[in-house]
Amino acid sequence: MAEQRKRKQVVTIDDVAKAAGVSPMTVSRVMNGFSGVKDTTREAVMKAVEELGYSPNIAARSLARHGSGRVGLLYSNPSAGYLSQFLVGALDGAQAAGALLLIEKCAPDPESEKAAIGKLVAGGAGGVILPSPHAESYSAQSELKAAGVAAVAVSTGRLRSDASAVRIDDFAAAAEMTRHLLELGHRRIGFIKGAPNQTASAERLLGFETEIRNAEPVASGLIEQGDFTYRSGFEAGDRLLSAHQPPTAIFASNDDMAVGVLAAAHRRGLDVPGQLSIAGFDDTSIATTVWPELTTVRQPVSDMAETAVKMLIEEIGARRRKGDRDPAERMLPHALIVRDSTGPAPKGD
Amino acid sequence: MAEQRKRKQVVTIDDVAKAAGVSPMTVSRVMNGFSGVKDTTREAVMKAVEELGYSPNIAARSLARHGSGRVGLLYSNPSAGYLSQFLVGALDGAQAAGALLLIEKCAPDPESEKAAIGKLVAGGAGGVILPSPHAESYSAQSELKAAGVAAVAVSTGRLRSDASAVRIDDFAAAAEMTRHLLELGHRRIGFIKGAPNQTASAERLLGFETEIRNAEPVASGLIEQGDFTYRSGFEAGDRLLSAHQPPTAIFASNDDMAVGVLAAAHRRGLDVPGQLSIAGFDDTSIATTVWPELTTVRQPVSDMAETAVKMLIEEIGARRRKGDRDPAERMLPHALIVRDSTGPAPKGD
DNA sequence: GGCTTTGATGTTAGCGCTAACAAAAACAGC
DNA sequence: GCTGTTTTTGTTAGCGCTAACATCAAAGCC
Repeated sequence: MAEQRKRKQVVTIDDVAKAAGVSPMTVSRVMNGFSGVKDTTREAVMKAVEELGYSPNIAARSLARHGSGRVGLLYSNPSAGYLSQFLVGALDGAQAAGALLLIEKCAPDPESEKAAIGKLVAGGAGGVILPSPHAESYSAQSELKAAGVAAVAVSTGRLRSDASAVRIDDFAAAAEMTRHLLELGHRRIGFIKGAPNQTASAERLLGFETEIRNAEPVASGLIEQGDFTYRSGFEAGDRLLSAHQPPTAIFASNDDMAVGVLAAAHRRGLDVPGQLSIAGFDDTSIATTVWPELTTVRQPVSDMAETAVKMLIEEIGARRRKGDRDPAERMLPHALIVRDSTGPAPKGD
Repeated sequence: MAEQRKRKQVVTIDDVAKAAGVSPMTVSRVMNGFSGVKDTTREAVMKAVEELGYSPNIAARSLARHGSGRVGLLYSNPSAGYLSQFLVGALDGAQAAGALLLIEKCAPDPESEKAAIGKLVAGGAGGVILPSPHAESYSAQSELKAAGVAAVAVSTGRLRSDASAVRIDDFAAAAEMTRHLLELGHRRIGFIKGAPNQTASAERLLGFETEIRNAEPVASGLIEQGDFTYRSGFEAGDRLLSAHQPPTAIFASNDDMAVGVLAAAHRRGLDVPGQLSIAGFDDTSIATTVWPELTTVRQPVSDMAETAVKMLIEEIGARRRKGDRDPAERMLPHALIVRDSTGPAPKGD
């Protein structure tokens, strides 16, 4: 019933300019949130944009900006539950900023990282985003520095003082989860540590220990080493549960290990959460796959990726204007997700 | 020691043209595998490309191609293990074809699909890729047809005769897995069906049944309904295992359900694969997360996505040239991945 | 009032690539 | 040799957008 014909011809900046009675340049300025535009003009442009349903052509923008807004992303494990969320966020951020995302896979060893970074730089990336495992890699960061491109690490403490980072407050999150368990009445709480070489592991442990120490009559010494894998969680859980006085709750440093604990508990015929509460960390897809669904801490993975992209683009811009750079660290809010794997401590315990 | 200075200046098509002593257009033709180029010229260009490390600027290409190569992708669950592989493949395909990928999230209901498709079309997508859940959606396909954009469904049988599809041979894969179990000596094999409204479910069941019927003295009637969730697998597995003569192997239609079966088996204190073999389907990340790792069927998810992008771009091109279109169905090879959850049937059984 | 300073907008040119057409080279037939 | 065809290559123009500069108006100052 309406005008359907001009399907193919997408609205361009010139159409908007004409409709708003200004020059294309002014539209461009409005679209990019540039300051020097009068409010009345800005509104007129906005209105035209709305009416015509204009959205900038990102290819043209990237081209005109002369390769600024080309951001690299290194990833390693394409089947890790969290990569898709990460990619979605990064893509969103890139889209919003009008940048192009170059994506490169690599193994988690220095050689492979080096090669991948080389490709990214050759492809014109002005900066690179390093998600979790690579964020810990000193060699990757050095490599990037040598190539003269910016870097933003995600999900890790700052390794180097000259690189920016986006992360959550692992310490506070672990403390919150511990408090959640304490409030449910648990007094013997087991903890399974993550891989020793990752900063997040240490932070999470610290959060747990601090909270435990603040609580009063609480058993200690219920800490086992894990390495973020299901199997390590299974085994650590088994050790904890075969103690003379087994814990009534176990807090694992990530979801995979928590699911391992769940398996160990089921194997012993324990009811979860009736006899044992289990908590994880990360809220990856496995947390809602298993049954009962896992109480865990959610990282805003998409937001983190989006933020990382934006920071990177800003940094590239800043760097281009003047040799100066000002590494930032941004902390995003996490959330305690209470599902069915935690409940009140068993009676008479 | 070498020339390091011109970091920023990426090699352009003109540099290559100059180096090879031809015009930029010829280089473009070579890069795009165009036919009408003399072999000697092509080689010269190739050599220059190699030496200079040239790679085309995808933004410029997309711009010059006038928005052809703008491909939409609908996704629903960003934490589903397979989305990241899918995205990676799609991104690769888009990159290779010099296309831009527009990505839009939506819920699996018709309303939401409609809105997302609208956005994609408004964004200039000439075609849309429909991964698994949406591929089954008749309404989504109608919507796309109405908007006049091409569509490629992934991981499903062809719903409509006028849409292209990329998939694996679910029937053959299920048959292979069944044969694998039979060869291990199993004679009582349980099967857990997938959600009834998905074509893949039916195909997989058919593959299983066909192979079972071909084998000689084999128990039948060991089929339970599931819906692709962990919990449904857990419950179906429990039902199968509480039979008077429980199966010695269970083949679930996807990995999530297989992991559910694994939990049910562990709860009963059964050793896997000593007393019970378990097989899954899809090879998602959970298959290697659990222990023992799952024997399963791998779908080449990345390749499928990449293929889908390429098919779509071809179809868009074909459509633009002449109103004509020729929906294709491409079948990609799957692979039987034997891990630790399947083993020889228990003795004396 | 004539002057600079500031702010808001318009102009010009070009990012790197590829359609579409134009030209040149290679080949055929007589 | 010359025309008519078929390859192969080059030319022109422009995709949609934005730096960088140019312009014009309003404001501030002596």
